[in-house]
Amino acid sequence: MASGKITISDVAREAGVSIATVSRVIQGKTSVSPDLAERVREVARRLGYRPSPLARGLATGATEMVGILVPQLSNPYFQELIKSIGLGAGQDGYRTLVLETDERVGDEPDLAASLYTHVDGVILCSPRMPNEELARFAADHPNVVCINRILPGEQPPGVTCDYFSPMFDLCRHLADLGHRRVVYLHGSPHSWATAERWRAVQAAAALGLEPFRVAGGLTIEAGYEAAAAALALDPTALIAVNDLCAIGALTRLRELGRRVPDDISLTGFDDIPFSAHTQPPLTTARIPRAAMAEEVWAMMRAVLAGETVTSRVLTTAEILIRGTTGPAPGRAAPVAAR
Amino acid sequence: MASGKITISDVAREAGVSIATVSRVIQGKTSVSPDLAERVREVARRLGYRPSPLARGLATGATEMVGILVPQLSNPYFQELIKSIGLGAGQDGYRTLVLETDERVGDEPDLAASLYTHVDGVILCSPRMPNEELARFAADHPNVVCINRILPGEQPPGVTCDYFSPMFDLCRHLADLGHRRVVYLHGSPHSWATAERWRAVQAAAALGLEPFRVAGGLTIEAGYEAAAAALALDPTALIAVNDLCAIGALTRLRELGRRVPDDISLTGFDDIPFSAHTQPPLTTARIPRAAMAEEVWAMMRAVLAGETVTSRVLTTAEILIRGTTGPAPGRAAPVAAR
DNA sequence: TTGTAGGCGTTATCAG
DNA sequence: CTGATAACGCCTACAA
Repeated sequence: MASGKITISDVAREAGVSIATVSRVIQGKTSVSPDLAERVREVARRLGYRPSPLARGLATGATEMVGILVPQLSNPYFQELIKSIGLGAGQDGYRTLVLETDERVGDEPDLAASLYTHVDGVILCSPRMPNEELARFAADHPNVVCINRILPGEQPPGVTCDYFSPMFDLCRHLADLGHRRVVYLHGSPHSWATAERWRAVQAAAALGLEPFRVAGGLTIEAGYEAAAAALALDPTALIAVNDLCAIGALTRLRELGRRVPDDISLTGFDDIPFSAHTQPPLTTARIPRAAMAEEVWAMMRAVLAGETVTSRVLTTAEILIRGTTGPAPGRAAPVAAR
Repeated sequence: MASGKITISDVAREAGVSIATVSRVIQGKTSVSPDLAERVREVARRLGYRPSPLARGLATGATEMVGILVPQLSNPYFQELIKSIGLGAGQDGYRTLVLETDERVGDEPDLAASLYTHVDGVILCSPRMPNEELARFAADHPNVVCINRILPGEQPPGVTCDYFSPMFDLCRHLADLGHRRVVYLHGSPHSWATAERWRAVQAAAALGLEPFRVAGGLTIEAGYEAAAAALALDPTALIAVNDLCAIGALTRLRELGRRVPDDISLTGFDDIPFSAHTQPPLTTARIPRAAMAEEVWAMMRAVLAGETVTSRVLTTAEILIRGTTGPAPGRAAPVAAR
């Protein structure tokens, strides 16, 4: 209970100056005579003075906290995002308040809004709400930035990643291996990033693929369920919306007696840490999570500073060919790399 | 920008009452005439009034936020803990502020202390600091509760789980399978929960086991590294400190050409979601995370209410025998269950 | 039951 | 460069 209690006036009294002066030296913005400043600093240190963020917030109108809203805390993808954003924010003296919607799309606006009682701005990670709603939210609330979502109007600025290309590359990889009939295990119907991937799979028809789609989800359980449904379509390869989904599918395939990749190939997306440890290791796409986190924080900082920013799309995702993809059954090993 | 800006006085003016009255109906503690209360509520709703937690905090001295400090955000074990605690806290109108030490034991006290500028209390998850330091911290700061750590003095109260029994059970399972020479892949040298597990492994000597120990860690990478070192001891089974470590070890064993469980058995601890999806699925121990989270929150709530609480130890962990454990090489399948 | 007014810890605006 | 002093939004005796 020691610290905490001492206030700016304690320091002022002890140092024999006014609280205004103490405030000035603490903030270091305006100038104070060197000797006085040093004396104040010494006293503050000795007393263990800690400015109250509450009082400061009340006075300045800023809390030095930003909120982060994610769909699923259990997804390693978001965990790393959160961690990296928190790192950047921390260096600027900001704290992050994390909330998850648990994929309850309807609650998203309310949860995000509720954050504003505590924070100066919020980072919406892969928001699921419809475009108009998102735009309206951004119009009604200050300092909104999002990740994995770009709107036509650029209204809430954000950083995202080119998901189309890596997914298309994954498809090309499968096509090269002789696959034709593939089924995509879809993610959330409200996710932009998920839709992008499906768009890429469809476009891969140009590569000779015959893409089908079944309802999936972004979790292990969803992948486990979807795999059986996908098999009914008699594909030679499964393209999962993300690694979690692929992991679930992998287990189901094994249970159903299908050997991966001999009988059927499988791809994931995200490259979460666990993906390198499945058996066989998962072929997937690596998303520049840390870079994206850095970008959003830089963006949020700019927004908080009142600057106008424009969205950014990273293009450094790359595919990782590991063990779950192989020649389509009936095809020999690929004769030559293209 | 709409909401946020309206204050209690806006509501008061609009409703034609004093701010004191508004404050009263908002809090619902003291009595206000029904009709007036209803009118105020209506106006507040219409205006979209949200009390400022900052102002409220300044006035009352409470922030309605609690901090949670964890060693590693990337460990699914802590993620679920955080999620569950947040759920309970949310129901009581509290928000949680999460910080991780990233296993930097030395930073722990400072990070925990820094939380106090924002929160009313702190939940220390598996704190690594020495006993005396922990006790001192609890003495110097209000409302400290911890999880996975019990002190002789019961100073900071906390909830933990009996880790000894399930680990001992795991050892018995191995002994029954004919294993004798086993090596324990150790976790953090500063973790109480980790030490408990090693204590159980040692005690299993009474079962005929010959336990060795190598330095490990609580991550996939650590397990990957430790596996090779453990093999030098020529064991027939590896006992990993947790699932993450086991997963890394499993990969390494495979790379080194050891078949699990035919050539060597392996056990984990925690039962994180991925563990059911390794190949073979991991034999491990299920820890009642959700129950522990509920308990700590109940405890924190009590502490915040000024009540005195006593630590609690849950005993509902149970072992999950899956595919990574089998008869010791050279032994036939177990003749009969004991 | 309701209103008045002082205070919570800081920042920021004005005078000196 | 420094010191009063009014906000900031809300809570809470104390009065009425």
